[in-house]
Amino acid sequence: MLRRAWMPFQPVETRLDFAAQEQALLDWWRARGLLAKYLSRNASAPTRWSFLDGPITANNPMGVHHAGGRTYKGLFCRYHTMLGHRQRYQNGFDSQGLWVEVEVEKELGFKSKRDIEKFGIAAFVERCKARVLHYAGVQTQQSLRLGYWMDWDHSYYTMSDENNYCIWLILKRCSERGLLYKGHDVMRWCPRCSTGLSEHEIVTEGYVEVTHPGLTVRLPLRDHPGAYLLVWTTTPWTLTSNVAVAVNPALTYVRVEQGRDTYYLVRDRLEMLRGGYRVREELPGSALVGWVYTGPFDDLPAQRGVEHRVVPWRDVSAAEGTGLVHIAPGSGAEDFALGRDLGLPVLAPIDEFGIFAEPYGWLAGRHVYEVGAPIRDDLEKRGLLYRAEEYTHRYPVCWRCGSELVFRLVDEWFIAMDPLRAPIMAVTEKIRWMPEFGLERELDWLKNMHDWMISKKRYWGLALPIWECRACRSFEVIGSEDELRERAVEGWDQFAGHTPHRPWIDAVKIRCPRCGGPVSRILDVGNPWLDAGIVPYSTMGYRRDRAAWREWFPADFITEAFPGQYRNWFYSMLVMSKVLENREPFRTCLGHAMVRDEQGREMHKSWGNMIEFNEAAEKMGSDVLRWLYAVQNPAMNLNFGYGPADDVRRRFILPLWNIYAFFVTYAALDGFTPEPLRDQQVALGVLRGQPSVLDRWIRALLHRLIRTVREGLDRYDVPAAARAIERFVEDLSLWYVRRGRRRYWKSERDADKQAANQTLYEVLAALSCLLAPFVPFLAEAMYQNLVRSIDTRSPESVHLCAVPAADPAADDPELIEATERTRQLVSIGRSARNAAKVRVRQPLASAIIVDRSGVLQRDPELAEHLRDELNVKALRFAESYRTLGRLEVRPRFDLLGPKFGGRITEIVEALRDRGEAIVEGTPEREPFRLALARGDEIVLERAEVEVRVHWHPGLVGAGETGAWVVLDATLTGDLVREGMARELVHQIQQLRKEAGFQIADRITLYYEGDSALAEVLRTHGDYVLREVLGEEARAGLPPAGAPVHRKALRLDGRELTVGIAQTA
RNA sequence: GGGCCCUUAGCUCAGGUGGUUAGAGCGCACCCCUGAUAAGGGUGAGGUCCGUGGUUCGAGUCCACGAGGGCCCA
Repeated sequence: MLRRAWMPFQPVETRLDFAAQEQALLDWWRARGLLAKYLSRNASAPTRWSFLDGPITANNPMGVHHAGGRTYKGLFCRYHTMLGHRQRYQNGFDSQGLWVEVEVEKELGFKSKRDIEKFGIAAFVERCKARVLHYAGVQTQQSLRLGYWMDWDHSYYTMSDENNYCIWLILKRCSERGLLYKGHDVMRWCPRCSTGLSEHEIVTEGYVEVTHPGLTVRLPLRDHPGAYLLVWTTTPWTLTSNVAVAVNPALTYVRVEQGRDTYYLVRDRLEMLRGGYRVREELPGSALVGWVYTGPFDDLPAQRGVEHRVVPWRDVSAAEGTGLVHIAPGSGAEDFALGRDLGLPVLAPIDEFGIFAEPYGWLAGRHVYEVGAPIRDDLEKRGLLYRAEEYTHRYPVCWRCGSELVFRLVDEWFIAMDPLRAPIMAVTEKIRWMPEFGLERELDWLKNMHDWMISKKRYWGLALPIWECRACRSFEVIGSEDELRERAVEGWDQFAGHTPHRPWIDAVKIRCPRCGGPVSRILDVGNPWLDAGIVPYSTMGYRRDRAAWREWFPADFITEAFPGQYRNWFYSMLVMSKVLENREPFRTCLGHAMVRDEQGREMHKSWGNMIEFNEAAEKMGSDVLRWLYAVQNPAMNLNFGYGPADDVRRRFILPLWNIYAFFVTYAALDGFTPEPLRDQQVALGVLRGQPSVLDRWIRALLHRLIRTVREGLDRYDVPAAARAIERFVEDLSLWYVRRGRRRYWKSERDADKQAANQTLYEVLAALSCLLAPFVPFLAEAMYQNLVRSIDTRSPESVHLCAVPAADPAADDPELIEATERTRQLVSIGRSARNAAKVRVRQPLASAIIVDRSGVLQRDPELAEHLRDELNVKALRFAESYRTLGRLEVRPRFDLLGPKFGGRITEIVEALRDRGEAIVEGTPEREPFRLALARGDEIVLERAEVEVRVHWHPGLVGAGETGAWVVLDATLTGDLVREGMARELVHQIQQLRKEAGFQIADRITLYYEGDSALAEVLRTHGDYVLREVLGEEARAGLPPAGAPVHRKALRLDGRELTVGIAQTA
């Protein structure tokens, strides 16, 4: 066992189950009530930072894509907490709308709206509420598992009374300004959900490849027997409500003959014809306008009295079809607009379920999805079908249930956009959008946005506060619960005590101010983006206390996945904030892209590549998951999976943990007790005594890191901060710890060891604070063991600490550069060893270093690190390049370009020819003259050229930085023996490990081998024993039965056997 | 049809404000190290920076056109 008598730190497991540690920390946080302490930490702070959470749909367990967004949210909240800013910490649940209804319908096995009516709206709505509350609970637990600290007891729900009444308020404002109206329009309709879909909901992901019949139909012209118009359609069912055919007056059409028949179509689409034909005439589209034809379904009662004419329409193109467009104003949006302009009749063939109405004869009672083939057959039977083929195209489907959408004529409620468009755009420009193209996306959406349809003929949602009088057709918007109570003339008692939802609210009637009759609420519910859009008002107390609301509005920051939200949440907040306050609801919007699978494919449950959040958290751990998101450029899709997670663990988490474990192991052996931190601030303190070059270096790097991380997070750039931390950990591992290892395990307890321990201690302590917002579990584990264990006055949790402050005085650019140069020389030297095929464990006599920077001559400590890394007995420094290579002098284009412009090409030539001689003959730092080809002469500063070395063949070096290492690869007997001694040490260490000895255990060494081995032990025995903590070396093997671990080794081709035994 | 974005090594991605020798990780080859190492490290191979023109002394970077992909809108 380790000696633990005066050990302040708990031992650290290097093979740790991180997920299990996270679970333990969750319990520990809960037991100590740390979340509450965190939430109240800055309760009375003067500075506020207002984060506004976009509500998560509480309809299912959260996925790994939610975890990504929540990593960002939690990270910035934690960071601002550590900065001392007062916050609301409010999470939001999106709870109303069709998405919940659809899931509850599935639970109950419902097929259509009729089932809901039968079940009872009240019971159905209660089921919806219950589902939301259930999944809000699930998501809360999952969020905690992620390490997301919010005020979970005070999450907002969009179904709350306050949220709903707040929307009443804004709708009233809209109505007062004449922005709210009832529209009669043709729109996308889902026959299964029996509801229209607003533009927001026709998302691109909602388009799928569908194959439809592509029918070309011939329509007989009344006044030209045997002549037909050719029209093409992929929605045969709409032919039933055809009232016109549109042509582009500006396009050229043709009359063609096929046998005894004559056809008209646009000239550019002759390929639509089947079989041979003759073009008889070309005529402009305008010539066709006004022609009368027989409609495809004139026999249906609905078509009675409709006169079918050719009409002009500029939007007809020759890119597709026949250039003659079938117009059915009741079944298409553009058709409807055209029909309105031209005064065409509107036929509405289907009801809310997609069923054909009575006047459609043999089609009546049939579903729109099922009439394609019958209509085709009917047309064929009647000789109207010209040709038919399969046509595959992207077609919109209902984003909730997947049903194909159709166009349907409906009454819906709208907010007019035209008066708002320009002012909303002005508000949008005041916001800082990240990535920057977000601004353009939002403006583009606003530019193209039609009037916003806010009604839905459904059950679970905002009760639109519109009371419409059937008698006089006027309507009124109620702006609050109080107003409703005052205006109510019946039904208030049935409503009182219920939430403002259907069906209870529907009981309340008011008196019509115009005709005095009783008025009921329209039965529609609201678009769910109204619910989310109002939260900058509803959650900050806009209605109750305007002063308190101003404390938090506008929000400083929001962050959400950007695909979709420009037209959804961001958009709806902009609309509402424009109407209510005419200002921006948030100052900075960080959009992030989507989560894909490891291969970059979309994640789909049905593809089997979906990763559940719970599974990810337990398999990779929340910290790893969070770091995956932290280093990712948010504008790019993240390829998520266990492979990338493993990368993160190996590249970052494990090295960091190993450094931490290393420190604790040796600090424990030494009984090292760090000096307490000053002002309970975790950052690197004053260097004491004679700090080594390593300590000064890592201190400078740490303070640079602190600055980089803070600057990154201040401008909401997470990857900049996270990548800097990764680089720092790499530097810490690969240079500071690697070079400093002996300082920790040497047996002397000198000042250097104290400095090494104290420095590494403070670096790790500071790192734990810096890491806290990113990887809250890892950071806490380190902090508790390193800081809290020895200083009870320090904050109880790393998450209650302050962000470390960078000390500009700690920076040391020269040292950082010198160390960088040294490490380059190490790398060059290794390259040289590689080339010479001599392993690093074999000492060599010397290395020649050429280093123009001279840092190593100035700093013997760094030189010693280099010597040791290269494992040579001595370093020699060469001044001249000449014996080793050839110089090339190149202009610094960045400096000389602006100065000499086009003449720079002459300078390049002159330097190529004479540069080497001139530079060799001119003292460093002095300017020199350069004669150019045309006879004139210029003066160049030494800094204006760059000198590179091209090494003579066979020498190993690198010219890039003017640095070079040449090895003396001659091996003497002494060197070989020393190499063997090192090899022996290495193998004995292996043996110690295999035997399971503790690091501090002392041993007796037995050996048996040839004379060369004996010679090695004679000359280097002390060294070997010292390295392996041996008390003595005994020739010969120990008696049988003794507790000795033994092993046969090969050393430079020689065989030997060694044994080790623990000494008492 | 319009708008925006992207295209850099086999793969995934970095590469303010133009600077002549474009980087990392993974993968690959060779090698090394190892009492922080179920790990890690080094060296190396691998690139017409999507293409074509242009601006410039100089273009991965700026401009135009084109190709391919993505997103948004019609």
